[in-house]
Amino acid sequence: VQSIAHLFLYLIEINHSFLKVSKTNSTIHDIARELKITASTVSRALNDHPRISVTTKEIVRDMARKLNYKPNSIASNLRKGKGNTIGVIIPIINRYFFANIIHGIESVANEAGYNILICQSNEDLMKEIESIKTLVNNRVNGIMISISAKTRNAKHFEPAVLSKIPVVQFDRIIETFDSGKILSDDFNGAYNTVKHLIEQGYRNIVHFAGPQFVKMYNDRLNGYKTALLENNIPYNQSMILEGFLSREKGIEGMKLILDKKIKSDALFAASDLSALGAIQVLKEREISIPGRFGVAGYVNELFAELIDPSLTTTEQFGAEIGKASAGMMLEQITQNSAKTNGQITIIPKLIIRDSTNRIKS
Amino acid sequence: VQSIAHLFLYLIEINHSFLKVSKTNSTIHDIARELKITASTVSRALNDHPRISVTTKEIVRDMARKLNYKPNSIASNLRKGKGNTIGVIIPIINRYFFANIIHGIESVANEAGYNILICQSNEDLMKEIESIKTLVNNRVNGIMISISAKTRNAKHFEPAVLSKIPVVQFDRIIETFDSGKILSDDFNGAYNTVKHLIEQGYRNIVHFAGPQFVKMYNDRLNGYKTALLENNIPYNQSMILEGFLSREKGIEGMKLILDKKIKSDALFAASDLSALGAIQVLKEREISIPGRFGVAGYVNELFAELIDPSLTTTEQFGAEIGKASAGMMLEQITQNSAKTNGQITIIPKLIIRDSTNRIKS
DNA sequence: CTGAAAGCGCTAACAA
DNA sequence: TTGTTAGCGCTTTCAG
Repeated sequence: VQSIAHLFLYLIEINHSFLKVSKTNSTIHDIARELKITASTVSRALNDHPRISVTTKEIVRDMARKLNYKPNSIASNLRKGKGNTIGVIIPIINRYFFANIIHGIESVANEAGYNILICQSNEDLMKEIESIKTLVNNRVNGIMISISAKTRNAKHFEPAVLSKIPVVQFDRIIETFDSGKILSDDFNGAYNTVKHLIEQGYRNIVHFAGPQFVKMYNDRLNGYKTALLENNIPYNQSMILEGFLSREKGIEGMKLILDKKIKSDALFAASDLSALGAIQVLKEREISIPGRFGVAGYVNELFAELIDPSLTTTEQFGAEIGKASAGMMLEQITQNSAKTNGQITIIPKLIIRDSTNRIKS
Repeated sequence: VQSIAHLFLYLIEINHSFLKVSKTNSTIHDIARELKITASTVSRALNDHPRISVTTKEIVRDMARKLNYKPNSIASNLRKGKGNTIGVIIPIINRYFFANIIHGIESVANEAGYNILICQSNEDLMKEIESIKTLVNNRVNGIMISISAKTRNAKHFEPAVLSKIPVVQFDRIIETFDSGKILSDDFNGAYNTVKHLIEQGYRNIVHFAGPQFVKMYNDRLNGYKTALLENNIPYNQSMILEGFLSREKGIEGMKLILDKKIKSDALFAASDLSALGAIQVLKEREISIPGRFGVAGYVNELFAELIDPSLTTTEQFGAEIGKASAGMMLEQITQNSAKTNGQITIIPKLIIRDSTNRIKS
């Protein structure tokens, strides 16, 4: 009888060491078996359930450590029917503005215990559609999205809606789609820029605008117009160059203005890059900035303060946009009702630098 | 009897509409029930299993559409014991270099059907440790990491190792930890920069170095030294300023050099920012660039080509680093053995611009 | 305070 | 070609 008992113990030992070597990840059951208690108790102990004795908790935790137990969030999420992940879809990540937003989102989400799953649409509607599907299939708790340049409607948001996954749109949005919305106040940003130019004594202000079917750029144009009209400066269609956002376009645009001898003494560009292009042309032609010509951009790209002259522009606070978006997302998730579909507008700030500051104040 | 049959049908109908309204996400079982077939068949049909009749596949897919079925990847992953997610840990995302890497990683991973889960360490070791745990708990298929500035060893990688989750380190790595490694060739990048300076006739070359316990910066210093020695230029300790990476430090450093009247005609800065700071000082003091003083940076930040004079610097191809990292990760995942722990070095490229190009070639 | 038992949604042997 | 059955790892009622 004794030898049988020994054999038995021996087998248990084999089993144990086998367990340690072969099992990559031990489970709650492994812990339970070792401790000769049930999985439920282990689960509760690990989750610090109030009605579990302190001693049990301790031995469970010890064994968990010994067996190198790692909770399987996948299984836990499946069982609980909810995950801990927020999906984010952006056009492209390696642009400072978006990177900054992601930065903000990640901070807030992480703080609240959520992971973020990132998808780039690369400005491609098809990839955007796929991304939404993937995120829905992965049962993310929410989807935050800034649409691609080619997206014109929200049809492809449907899977999220049908699955009752809350959506928050930021920066580039589909207005007609009912969701949380985080925007930068482009109208006021533009308005303030132009107002500043006028205060600096500029009167003939050119505007390098973006494509007008994009609300953001349309808002900037409207801010420009309003500032002019409020100051009794006639608005002149020939001062608007639409679709002039790149550096190359900035160079082209400025040359156009100068060569056509369009009466002008300042530029408000809807992008820092085109403002930079314009500055290059002005410097080449030895037109003094800000003396004879003032230049303001938009977005406050990293280079704006580093070029010469440093560029007056508008900071949009990308990280804040990200944080606000994540905040709204969290609300929607926890309140568990899409009824918190608010809209938050982040107020941008005019950063006055050398390129417009001729009346040093 | 008839009325009972009607009642029965009625109940079925209630059940159906109930299903449509209340069930947010229908399951494979719902489809199976409607079609009076089994869940396995549905599963197989949906996964385009070869041994399922075409007609069955069709009716299954139709019903899936009708019921707004969305496959639950969580459940699928749990069952299959593997996921479709790669975790990425970086110090901070809103820096162009890292954003670019993420961009590269996402493209490759997405192409291969993987999602990426992003964590920022914010240069904080504690957060890095937490991130690794989270990723392990979420059973990611792999972890890609660029360590924080405060990380000195790989102890906290252990959870990943124990769980047999492949690790790929990129850019900032722990050398002693056995894993896939993707690096930029800092030695050669620096070497080529200094060689170029020498070819341009500069002889007394200052170096703004980074903290030397970081391999990357040490490599750059060594590249600098080697280039000097190979050209019979004595290496002089007083020409090295360690920890001069920011713009402010660049300004400070350049002033130091000039005020101390240290004989010098060029600068190789380990960062574009400190190079920029130096340029500002030189311009202030009307020391011509590149005539009397050549300046080269490192990293090719966005602003490098935009400042005046445009900055000679080294492009590291962040997106390529990301792609290579993701590629290696995928290999490790699919080969399912950590034996592919190779090391890939991405060769950086010297971008010659105005700040050093005095012998216009 | 702990155990028993059921099931989240899916997949994959093994059968038929 | 399809069905049966079991189970991934965890949580959570319901009992005791």
